[in-house]
Amino acid sequence: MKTSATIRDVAKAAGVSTATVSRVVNGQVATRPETAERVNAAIQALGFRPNAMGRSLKTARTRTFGVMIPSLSNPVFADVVAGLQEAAQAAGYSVLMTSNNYRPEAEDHAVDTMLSHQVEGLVLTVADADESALLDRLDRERVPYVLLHNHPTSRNCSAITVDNAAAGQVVAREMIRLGHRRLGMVAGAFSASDRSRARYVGFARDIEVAGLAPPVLAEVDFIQDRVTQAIAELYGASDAPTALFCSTDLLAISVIGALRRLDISVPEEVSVVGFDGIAFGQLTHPSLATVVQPTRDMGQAAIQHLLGRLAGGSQPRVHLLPTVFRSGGSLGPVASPDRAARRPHA
Amino acid sequence: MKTSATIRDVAKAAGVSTATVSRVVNGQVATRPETAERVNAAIQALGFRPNAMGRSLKTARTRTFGVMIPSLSNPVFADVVAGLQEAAQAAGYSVLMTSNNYRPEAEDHAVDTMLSHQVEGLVLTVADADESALLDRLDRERVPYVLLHNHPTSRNCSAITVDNAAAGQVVAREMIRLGHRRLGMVAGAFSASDRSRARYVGFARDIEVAGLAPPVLAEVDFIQDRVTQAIAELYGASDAPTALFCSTDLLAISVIGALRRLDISVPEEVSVVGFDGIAFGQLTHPSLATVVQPTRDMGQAAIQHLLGRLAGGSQPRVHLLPTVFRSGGSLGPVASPDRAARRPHA
DNA sequence: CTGGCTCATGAAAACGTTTACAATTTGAGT
DNA sequence: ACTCAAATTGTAAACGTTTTCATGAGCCAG
Repeated sequence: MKTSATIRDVAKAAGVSTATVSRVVNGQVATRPETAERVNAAIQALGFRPNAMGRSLKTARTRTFGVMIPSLSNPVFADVVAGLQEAAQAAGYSVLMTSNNYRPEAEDHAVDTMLSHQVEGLVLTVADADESALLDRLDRERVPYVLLHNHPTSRNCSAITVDNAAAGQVVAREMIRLGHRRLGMVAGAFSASDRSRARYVGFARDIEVAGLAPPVLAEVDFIQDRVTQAIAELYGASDAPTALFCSTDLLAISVIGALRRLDISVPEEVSVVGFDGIAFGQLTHPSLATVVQPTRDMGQAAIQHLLGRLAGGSQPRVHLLPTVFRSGGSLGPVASPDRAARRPHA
Repeated sequence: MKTSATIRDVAKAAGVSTATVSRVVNGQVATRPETAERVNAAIQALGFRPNAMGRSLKTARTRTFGVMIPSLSNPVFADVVAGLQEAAQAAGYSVLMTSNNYRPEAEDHAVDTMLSHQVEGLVLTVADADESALLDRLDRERVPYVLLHNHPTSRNCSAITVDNAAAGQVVAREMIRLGHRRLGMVAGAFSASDRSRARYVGFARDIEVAGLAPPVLAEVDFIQDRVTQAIAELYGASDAPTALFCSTDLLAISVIGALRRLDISVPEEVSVVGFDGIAFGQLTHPSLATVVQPTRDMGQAAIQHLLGRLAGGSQPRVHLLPTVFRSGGSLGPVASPDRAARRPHA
């Protein structure tokens, strides 16, 4: 990349000072129309494009946000980033992106990199919002950030998320309403997600309220083999659940696959409900019953809130966006009381 | 964000010059262990983090790549970005992300923004690689860039893609092998994608070679209603195709939905084949026959190639990565010769 | 001792902007 | 023509780094 024209080159070409060029470029201070025209001509001729580094150094503004999410391969994050990205762009901001493949230990480095790039704010989805040393540090350094999908309880910070526990309750109620009595939850490693925990808590609460046995909890590594293995174990035992709540849609789809492989039919023998509301859930067969999050809106809301914080107006705040339970073919009425448990070992 | 410690603060605290701090931080030039220790202590104490703006301004290196894709909501792009992102991070680079929702007219602005941020290279998926004034400009300015998913013919630049035309031929052959004689292609607006065109060309070529009637081409706006409408029109006519090649998996899934809505069964009456190999294609019912691209690898390859270019070693080059045809439930043998065309209007 | 090394450090000049301040021009009012 | 304010422009100092060059200290061979 041959070194490009600087403001000085433009100034020389237009026969003015760099200050004047700057004023024309930024259009804040009045310049004589005639001068402006000369300057603009020079800019065109030289293909001048202001160097954001020089500018940022002086103004201490980069018009850049940093975004960190666990993974782009999960549509729920891809969509939220699409929303973020769009809102940021509309506000004249660029987006510096990182994902960490669900490795909490990679969070620090990624954030530090973005901070050294002087992002004006961060949008983060972290493993555990309450226990995060990273967030402690950001609080201490007064870095403006908004959590996305996390729901901090012990920390006074901004977050855009949904009421995971309430949604978990809704799922429990739907299952119970359909006659299920033995419920279970399948979740990715709890250590890697406070969201999963919240969903479990709500789910378990309503099950308890209904006077049923507490839900079986299967914690799985999210790799297809492991999922199949975990499900096989679960359904090797008697009294296996007739309805499974999965902590994400991706996991739910994977669980349905595992059940099919074990020759357990969904929803006749076992019902499955997911969480997220990814578009593909409606395209599978059976279609996936799930809790729909307003994903794209959440991304936009995060940026809006961050902009508000930067402008100095708004205070840290947790925004809970509404979820909708979407029924689907994967959730049906319970069959005979012990149908699913009857199979010896699959 | 309270203004953070600068190299000068560290220098003062450690009782050395800024030059020494810089040397300790960058570790290129030797410093006395004792001094280094003092400096590091000061860095710790002050929480000093080098300002990338200042650094970039001096070194003319930002260790940042710009990435522009049409949309993150399509898993094929989300995955390719995940690959990019990972490779970039591994090489110590950050990623500035933009998507343009398939609006070619937004390409220029997005790229200009990234360039003003002094990205060291670009990874781009553009609407039309051959006719792009944007790319002409980048060539003129000698900006290092790599195209992704595009296959330039008239331009000597780097690209990571697959042989779209060859893959189109394979699809045609598979369909013909299964007895299909009337083939059709459904594509997103050709004007927005040279990839679709290449796929069509290969598809049509092998159909011609086989002595069959050239494929019907349905160009659709990718909105579910429009797709349904287009498919309805197509199958309103007699002699409608018994097999449809869709330019992307997302479109294929949408087409299958439309066919179902029109009460045309897949694959009994009409077969459908997609392109991309997104993971969800295997989870739908019927599963989607498709051409699988090595998406993640393509992202990594793009970064590797860019790094090679920057290091000065490699020349512009088009890398064609291999595709694999994946059969699936959506593609079956043709039924009776005129079964699909028989329906009056659905 | 002296000369000539190497090694560690410091001083200061960049990099490309913006902006406070000063200087100049302009034009209106007398 | 003269004054004065307003409008426009220029000068130069920052912003936080890296890096060239110079300096000085220590060391070894002669």
